[in-house]
Amino acid sequence: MPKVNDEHRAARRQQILDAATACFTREGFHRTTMQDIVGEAGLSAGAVYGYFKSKDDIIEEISAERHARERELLSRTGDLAPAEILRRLAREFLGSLSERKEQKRRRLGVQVWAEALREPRVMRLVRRGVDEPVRLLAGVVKDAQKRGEIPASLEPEAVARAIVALFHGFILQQSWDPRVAVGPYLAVMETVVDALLKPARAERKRT
Amino acid sequence: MPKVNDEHRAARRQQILDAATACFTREGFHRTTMQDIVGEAGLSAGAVYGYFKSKDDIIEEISAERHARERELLSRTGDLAPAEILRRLAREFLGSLSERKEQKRRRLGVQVWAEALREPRVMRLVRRGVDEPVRLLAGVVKDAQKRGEIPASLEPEAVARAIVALFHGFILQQSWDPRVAVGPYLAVMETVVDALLKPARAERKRT
Amino acid sequence: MPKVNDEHRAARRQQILDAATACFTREGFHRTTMQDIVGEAGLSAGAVYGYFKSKDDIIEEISAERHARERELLSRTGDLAPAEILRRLAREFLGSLSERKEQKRRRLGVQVWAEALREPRVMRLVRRGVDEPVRLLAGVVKDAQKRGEIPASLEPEAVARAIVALFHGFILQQSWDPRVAVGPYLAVMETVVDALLKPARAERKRT
Amino acid sequence: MPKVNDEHRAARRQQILDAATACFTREGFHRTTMQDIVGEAGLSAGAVYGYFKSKDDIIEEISAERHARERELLSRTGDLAPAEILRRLAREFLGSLSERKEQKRRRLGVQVWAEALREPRVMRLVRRGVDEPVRLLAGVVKDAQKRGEIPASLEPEAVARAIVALFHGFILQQSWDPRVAVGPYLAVMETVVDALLKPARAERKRT
DNA sequence: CATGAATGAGTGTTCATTCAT
DNA sequence: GATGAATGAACACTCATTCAT
Repeated sequence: MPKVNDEHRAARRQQILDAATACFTREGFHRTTMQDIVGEAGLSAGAVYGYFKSKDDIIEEISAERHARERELLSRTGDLAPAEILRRLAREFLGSLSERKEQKRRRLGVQVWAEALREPRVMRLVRRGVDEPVRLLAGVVKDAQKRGEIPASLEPEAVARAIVALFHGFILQQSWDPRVAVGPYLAVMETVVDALLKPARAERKRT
Repeated sequence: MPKVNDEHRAARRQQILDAATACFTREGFHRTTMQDIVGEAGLSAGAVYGYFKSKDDIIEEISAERHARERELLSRTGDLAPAEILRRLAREFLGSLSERKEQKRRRLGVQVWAEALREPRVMRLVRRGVDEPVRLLAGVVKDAQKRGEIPASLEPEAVARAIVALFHGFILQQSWDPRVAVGPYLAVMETVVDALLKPARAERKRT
Repeated sequence: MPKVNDEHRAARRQQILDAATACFTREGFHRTTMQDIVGEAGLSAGAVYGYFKSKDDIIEEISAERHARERELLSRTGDLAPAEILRRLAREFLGSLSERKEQKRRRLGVQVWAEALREPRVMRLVRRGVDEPVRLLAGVVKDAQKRGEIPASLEPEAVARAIVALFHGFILQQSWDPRVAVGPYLAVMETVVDALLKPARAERKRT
Repeated sequence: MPKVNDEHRAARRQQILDAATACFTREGFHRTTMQDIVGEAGLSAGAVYGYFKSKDDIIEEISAERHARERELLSRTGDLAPAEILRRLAREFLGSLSERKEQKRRRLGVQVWAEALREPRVMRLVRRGVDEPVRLLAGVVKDAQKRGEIPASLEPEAVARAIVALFHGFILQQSWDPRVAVGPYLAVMETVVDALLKPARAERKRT
């Protein structure tokens, strides 16, 4: 069945990626064999290799997929107030975690985090996925410091990393136990953010 | 009446675990072969199998070792003031991260986190390693709430999870880029903890 | 009534054979894939299979091509004097070996020689390519013997085989090291041929 | 069955090489699978890889074995008279060709000749196997020229290559048709060598 | 007729594990 | 107990060939 248009090619690609995602979620990257993916996709081994040149290639692509979505979320923050930005990110990133499907996706994400430690190409993706939010948030913090809303003594980047850590750390805990509730955690995050702002205000008043 | 006493057995066991740790740190669980471990330990394949019945067994044991140390740190918090407990934990857990050797250990820890998702026995260990600190910290938070130092509206467990997330999240970031500085991050953590306490105090004063 | 006439078919066939020759010369029969040939020819896989029913078929055809040219050279020897025939063959067969392109062709020929050992159809071709010259040369030798130019004690076929060996052997050496000079070797061949004749003459004189 | 001495290791190695030789002789290098060799040797796949690190490694080893024997023959020529050296080489190299076993060996040799064109490590072996005899024979020729036994106009190396070609060329023909008789060919070779010497003598006489 | 995506048996190789010595 | 050679089921990947379009 030759002479296939780009649409069809893209659909097949996605079909393979979906199959791989299902397998990887179920068994992990290294316990999943190409035959598993081939079977799950309902294709032949050769067909899969027509679209991806190796298993690592598929892992990389899926890692990239994972991070593409996150970067897209970040780009939508525009120039909102700091507190608003964080609240929004929290809701976007963690809100969906009550859904079963998103939970599975996140478990895959945790595997990507470990995979990064040994596959440089995945590492590059993960770093970009951390560095960009950190830079964005550090900018927000710097602005807030100028306006005296955050203690000037704190390094903006470190604050940004703490916020990212609150996200990643929760995703980890949720991957180990999906029953962990999202709502209360979101409330704590918002309080922390508010708290980070208020002490500065308090200091200002004293001065 | 075994020719080799228990002491000797324990030493051999540790020798194998150390070799495995070195290999896993260098190459990851799945890229490390039993031959690698056997070679690193300077033993024979048969000898290793005399102490561990499978590779997964070694992985499990190493995961357990990782968490044993953390649990031990926790047990030493006694009945210090909440802020003091956190400051202490932060220093213990993150302080050593500036050392190259501990950084390697932590990278191994990240792999354990991913491994937990597919090996139930590892999952059990990781969960215990999270649940115990969470319970401990939730207790601390509850006490602080009674004394009005933390807003009563927050769920103690969620606060505890946020604190644990700050630890885990930083370890992740450090594993992806060892240049990330520990000091400034510690400063932010302390401020966050203080901030979590102060607003409550502020609320109290207003009342 | 085929839309494409025989001329077109023949051209396509040759296009594929040329592409295959290029690939085989570069990579050898077994390292060359059908995709390589398909790509080199600028056609589709299906198209190639419209002209040849298998890869082995192409190999056979190319082997045949190789030998067809040699047989054609032989047929042009007419009824020249023995020494003249050999001088001519030597020049025709070896003269072109100083050209890069012919060197490549010969390397392919060496592969055909090995391929013959396992593919009966190729064997048949190679044998014909040897037997015909041997028969021709043996005839020449027999005539020379009748005229007393070559010792009657030698088997004509064996002499013919020695002459063919001088050709084949040089082609081998040249395929392993293209820097081996053709000129001096040709000189030796002519001397050998003359020498083969002279002793007989000498014997004759003595008689 | 561990703790095996070098003798046993060498025997196993040879067992594998013999099995491989049998397979390669029967089917050629590329049509022979590792499973074929494994089966023929009566071992497991893993065992074979304990002695050779790849199929190419086995091919190389066998090619080396082939040439080791030839070099050994050469080294035994001592300082005999030129004609005697050649007669001896001819008998050693071609004499055994009437035996079925040696014929098989030679067929394998022809495959090595083709393999050299694409495997540089095999090429190196084959070149050494040609260059050494050529150098040896060229020396013999040069000496003969000094004594006026061979025309000084001929390049010694080219004469040497012609003699080697007479060997190789016959081996080729014999590999394609084992019925080709060795005896008559040997007679021709000796005559050629004598003839190469006589004309010089004749020239000398004339002078 | 031509296309080229798809097939799937087969390839060389690895590696956790066993067990005769 | 310790050894390490041997096992053999798996593994990722290839490629000659087919056939729906």
